[in-house]
Order: sequence, then C-alpha cells, then structure tokens
Amino acid sequence: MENDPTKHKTQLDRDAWINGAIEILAEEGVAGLRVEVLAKRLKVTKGSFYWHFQDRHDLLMAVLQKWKEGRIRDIIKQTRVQPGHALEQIYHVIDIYSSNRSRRGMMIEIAVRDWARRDSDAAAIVAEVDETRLQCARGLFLACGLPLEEASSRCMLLYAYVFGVSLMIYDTFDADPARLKRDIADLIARSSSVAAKARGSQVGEELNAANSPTQ
Amino acid sequence: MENDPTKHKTQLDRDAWINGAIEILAEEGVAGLRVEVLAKRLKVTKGSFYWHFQDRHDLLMAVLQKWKEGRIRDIIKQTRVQPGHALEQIYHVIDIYSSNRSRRGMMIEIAVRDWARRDSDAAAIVAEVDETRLQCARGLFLACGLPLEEASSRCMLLYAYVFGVSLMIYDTFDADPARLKRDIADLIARSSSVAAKARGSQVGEELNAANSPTQ
DNA sequence: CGTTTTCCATACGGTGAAGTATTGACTAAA
DNA sequence: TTTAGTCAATACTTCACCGTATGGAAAACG
Repeated sequence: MENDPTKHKTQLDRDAWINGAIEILAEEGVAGLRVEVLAKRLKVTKGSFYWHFQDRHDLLMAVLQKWKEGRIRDIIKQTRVQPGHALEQIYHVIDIYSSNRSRRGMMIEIAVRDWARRDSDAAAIVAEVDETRLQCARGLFLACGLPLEEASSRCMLLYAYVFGVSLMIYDTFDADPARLKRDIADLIARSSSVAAKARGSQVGEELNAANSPTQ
Repeated sequence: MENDPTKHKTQLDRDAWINGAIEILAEEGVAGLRVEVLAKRLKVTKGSFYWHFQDRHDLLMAVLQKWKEGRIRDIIKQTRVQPGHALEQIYHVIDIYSSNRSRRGMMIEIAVRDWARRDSDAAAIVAEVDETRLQCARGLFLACGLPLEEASSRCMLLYAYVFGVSLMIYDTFDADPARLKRDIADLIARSSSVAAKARGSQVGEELNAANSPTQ
C-alpha cells in the first residue's frame, strides 16, 4: 500500500523525477526539458529538484541511463531465440515498433536520437543501444538460416525503417495503410533464400504462421 | 560583381536571414534557432531582423516555405522518368540521401521532421513534401514494371530507410559499411518480379548497369 | 521527547532571449 | 539638395529559466 505507485506520494524520490523528465522529453524534446517546468508538473518547486540532483545535467544523464537500460532489457527479451520461431519474432519486433501501443516509446526514441545529434553523451548511449539491438536482431535472421552479411543488412534495414517511418507523414498516400505495413514487413523479413529453403520445410511452416501478425 | 554572394553585402535582405536561419536549424534544431543568435552570426543586431520579419514566427514560416520548395524541386528533378533508366534512378535516389555530400541536407531534413512533431505548420509542410516524394518515387518503381501496391510499399521503405539510418549510430556493427549499404539498396530496389522479367530483357540490362552505383 | 535527517518552499541574483521604440545612417529619387 | 525610403544600432521592458542560499516541516531515530 505504501508502495502503491498510483497513490500520491508526499515525498518524491529520484526516480519520480526521472520518470517525469522522460515524460517531458517525449513531448517537448530535450530542449524543452527544463527543471522549473518539470517541477511545476510534479507539483513541487525546484528547491526539491536541487536536493535530488546536482544540476540539470545530472538529471539528463540519469534519463539517458534509465532509457538505455530499459531499451536493452526489452530487446533482449524480444529477441531471445525460441527455436523454430525466429521469423515470427522478426515480424513481432517490426510490429511492436509500428503499433500505436508503443507510440510513446517511439516519441522518446526519436527525442533521444535527436538529442544525440548534438550531445556526445547521448550519442554514446544511442551507440550502445543500437549495437545491442542490431546484434540481437541479427541473431534472429541468423536463426532463420541467413548468411551473416544478409542478416546484417536486413536487421539494419529493419531498424532504419521503423525509426524512419515514424518521422514521415503520409496520411493521403495509400488507401490501405495496413496492407502497406504488412508488405513492407515482408520485404524486410522474407528473404529469397529463406523462401527457397522454406518450401516444404519446417521454416516454411513458421513462415506461413507468422506471415501477418498484424491482423 | 555587386551580386557576388561571396562578397560581404553591406545590406542584408530577407533571403540572407532565411539562409542563416536554415544553417542554424541544421546545427541546433528549431529550438536553437533564436533571433539574437542568428543576428550575431550575421554580424548585425536584431534591430535589423525586426525590420525584415514581423517576429520569430514569421521567420520560421519562411524557413519552412523555402525548405519545401527546394525539396520538391529536387525530387521532381531526380525522378523525372528517363525511359529505360528507372531502376538506375532509384539507386541514385538512395545513394543521394546516404552520401556525405548531402549530410547537411539530411541534418535539415531531420531537424524539420523533429520540428513537425510538435508544430502543426511544420507538420503540414512535411506532409506535402512526403506526398510529393512518395508519388515521384513510386513513379520510378511503376516504370520498372511493378504493380501499384508493391511500388507503394517499396518507395515508402526507401524513404523510411534513408531517414531512419541517419538517426542510427552503428560504427562498430559491420566491418564493411559500403557493402552493407549496397545490400540494403538492393533489398529496397530489386524486386523479384523485376528480376524475373529482367532475364534477357532490356530491364535486365538496366538492372545490371545500375547494380552498384555507389562504387 | 528531542535531535537528526530528509525533503521541500521561498527568495534571490544572474543570464539569455523576445519584442518595442527610437534614433541614426545610408541611398535613391524628386 | 531636399526628401522619402531602407536598413541597422541602441536602449529599453518583460519573461523564462538556472542555480544558490536559507529556513521550515515532517519523518525517522536514539
């Protein structure tokens, strides 16, 4: 009860500040992440902030750290190879980033990456996350039987796509966005080599089962 | 002589302010685009600025307008269908966005798209540019003989990829980035249907000729 | 109960930036 | 040469925000 996160705690801890900061980061970007604004949102004054944090920079580093840990935890979980379900998992990863459920996560993702363009600390964090994600995703493609080079290029395409598409505004371009997304996922995930091996094999079963996880 | 752009003009015009603004936009993002900072860079005071512009918002709208016109002019030029060279043109478009030559352009691109996430005016401009680009690029895929749906998904993948990859930091992931880029371009541009039709046909010649424009 | 520790409020000085008002300087036309 | 028009400098006012100093309240502890 006393740890109930829904209950309004009279005392704020460091983590509550970081969570609020990530909230603002998602909405306004790092430039809009101001300590007085954050304090107002948490219904305290900045006197509290400077008890928990050295300065604004201290908060920013904590935000980066927390973001990194969450991203790496997620990707490890999502790409833990379950034998015989690798392709299905690839579709699942694509689907996760495209879903409205993780819209907030993508907002944070983009904000951090924009931050990283002008801040070397953020850039180092993004580099770590990208390295981990790419290697994990490549593992899935390798588990599908792809050679290393093709696995590398496909997982890179996968991540570049999910980040890039979230930056585009294409309401009027295609009449059937669901089909569009499905087809693009197929382009990324379905390799000709897998399809060739797939005919009548176990990989083929998997491919059919995982063909359209968005439906 | 009097129009020599390298010469330090004693009088600044609106366009000089807009160009300087775009410069700062690329480096600092829209949040860093401050009129006093811009004035200092142009070696004048903001007294001049408020003669040329109503206010900061006026400048921002002018920046958006100029960016839009440049982007649409470029994409029209790059995708004007030259019969028999459509696939080559597709590789060229991918290559342009990945090249170091247009690093600055990509910085602006990302800055505007980040801006568009929180500003409806910028979002409207990005929507226009995306619509134009997607339709132009789709024309190239259609000229390769692809059906409408596949042309749509491939050109969407193309743009999402080029924007997304510019947000990633992957120095240590792959030993041969050039090969990686080439393979990804192939994944985006080479369709199985085209490859099937290509054998022994004129499209096949084109495909081979345009295979690796990055080399 | 009293003391210490923890957390927050208030007040303050300093800085950067937006926008306005006014004046000045230079240019081109009448 | 006067005059009007064009561009820029200066001097404000206002506001948002960072960081500090200090005091106070409430909880934890002896």
